[in-house]
Amino acid sequence: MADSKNVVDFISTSKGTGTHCSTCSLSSLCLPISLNNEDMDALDEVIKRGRPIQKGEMLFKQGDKFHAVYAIRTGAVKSFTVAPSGEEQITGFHLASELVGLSGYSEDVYPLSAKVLETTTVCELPLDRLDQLCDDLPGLRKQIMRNMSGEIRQDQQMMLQLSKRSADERLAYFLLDLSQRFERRGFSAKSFRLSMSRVDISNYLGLAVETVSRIFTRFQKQELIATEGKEISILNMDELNALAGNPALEKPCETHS
Amino acid sequence: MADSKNVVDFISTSKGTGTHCSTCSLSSLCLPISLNNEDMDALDEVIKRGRPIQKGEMLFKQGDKFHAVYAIRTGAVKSFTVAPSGEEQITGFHLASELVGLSGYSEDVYPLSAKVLETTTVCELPLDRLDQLCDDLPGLRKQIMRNMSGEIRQDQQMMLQLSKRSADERLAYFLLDLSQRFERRGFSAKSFRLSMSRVDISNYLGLAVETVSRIFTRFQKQELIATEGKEISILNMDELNALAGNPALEKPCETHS
DNA sequence: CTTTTTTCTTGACATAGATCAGCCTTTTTA
DNA sequence: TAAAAAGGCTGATCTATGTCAAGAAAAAAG
Repeated sequence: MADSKNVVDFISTSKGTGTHCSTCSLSSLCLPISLNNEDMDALDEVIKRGRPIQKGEMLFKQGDKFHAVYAIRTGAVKSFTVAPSGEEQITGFHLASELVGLSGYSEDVYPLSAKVLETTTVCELPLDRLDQLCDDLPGLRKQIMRNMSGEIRQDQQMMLQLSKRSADERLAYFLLDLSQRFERRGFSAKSFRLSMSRVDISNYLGLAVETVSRIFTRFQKQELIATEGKEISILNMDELNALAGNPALEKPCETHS
Repeated sequence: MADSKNVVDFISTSKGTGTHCSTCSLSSLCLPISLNNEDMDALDEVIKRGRPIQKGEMLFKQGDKFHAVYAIRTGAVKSFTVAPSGEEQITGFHLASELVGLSGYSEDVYPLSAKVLETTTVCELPLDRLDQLCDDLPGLRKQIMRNMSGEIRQDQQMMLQLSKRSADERLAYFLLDLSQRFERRGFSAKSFRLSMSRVDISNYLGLAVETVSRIFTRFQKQELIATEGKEISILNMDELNALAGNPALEKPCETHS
């Protein structure tokens, strides 16, 4: 039964919250993408929606029985693995519309924990029903496979960051990645709030907090970014991109010499 | 059309090689696990088997159209991503019975390249037929999802290695991981051949070649391992495990104090 | 509001591992 | 089977980033 902090406790109403996939503003980013109305309704049937989860609470813990996948409706979540030796490694930060927990599929327990970074609401997709639905709806099955495959790609990208990039490059990459993800969700790409602590950032990027802190300061001196606590503004997107080692997306119209 | 080095060229006979999943010695590790005979035959129908691929040839290249997944029958393969800046990051080494290419699923191109480390034979699973089969055979679908989920778990494990472990720990981990994988395939856990070069190992582990070379030498002085070229023997599995930060799997019978 | 606790920043210093350079050994090629 | 190329090993040195220490700022508690 683990201790009583699991989200299961927060999700009581399996329906009746008045929210549905068909009316959800995230449906174009979340699983329902590319499902027809009928299929979306079937998925909708299966989803449990619950009251908000408070900052610091766990969606699930490493070793818990794998019973559900979570789609984030609002808020942010970090997922992390704990080594036998006790060290933690944050493996990802997840924003609205993203799925958390799919890596539990290969065994019957979650291989990582998921903790909420700010007040968050989620859609819970109970495994057995979801699995059933995968058999019935090819569209959903593909969508979930694409999702898993995308996570593999992302994690491998991160391996490259961790093993080949300097501290500066990693932080630039991190900020730009968040920026793009916010943008796809309709928020500003240039100005957003970092819901995770500097410690979390440094852990994720494989650096010491002090290093991250120093780079934040330096990036400000170089007028690449501006910060005010957890609020951050990107002042020079191009420079930052160059720093992150991204293909200098020079504006094509400016390229004629 | 890319250049003519792709494996497609090597796979002509879609049947008639006399090999089948039902008679394959890997069937208990590979996809057919947990498929009934009928389903296995259906999968068998779809698989293309080809002549051996020589060391150094590519199974597919980053950016190629995603058209198939490969199961390794014999040999070894490395997969790696190339950053825009040209740096390569090896994301995995794959042995017999393992699947390569699943991360292509989320887009329509492979996000990484796969190169053969020694003469290798593979089973090619053309995407369209496999996808079809996933809809028809829930067992196969689950097997593939488990596979993907397992890869996510593995990659996240690697993130921890790359960001939190010392060079010694990483190499110990690497050797033990290979050891276990060979053992599961019925080979010796204590004595095997490293089909990849030191450069590949160092790249994978996020270290300089020189560092890897030095640690190999030191591990030998400490009598943890013995090497002769690419042949390696593990002399002190327990020590090595301790070094890798693995839960000291003390023999339970010895534990009574 | 005030106090306490946590998170963040900055500086001084230490070090694991990178880089550079040279040589040896094995594999490939001719 | 000789020559060339690739892969591997070792030593000397350099450096990016970690560690330690301490204060400032922000958040939480009371």
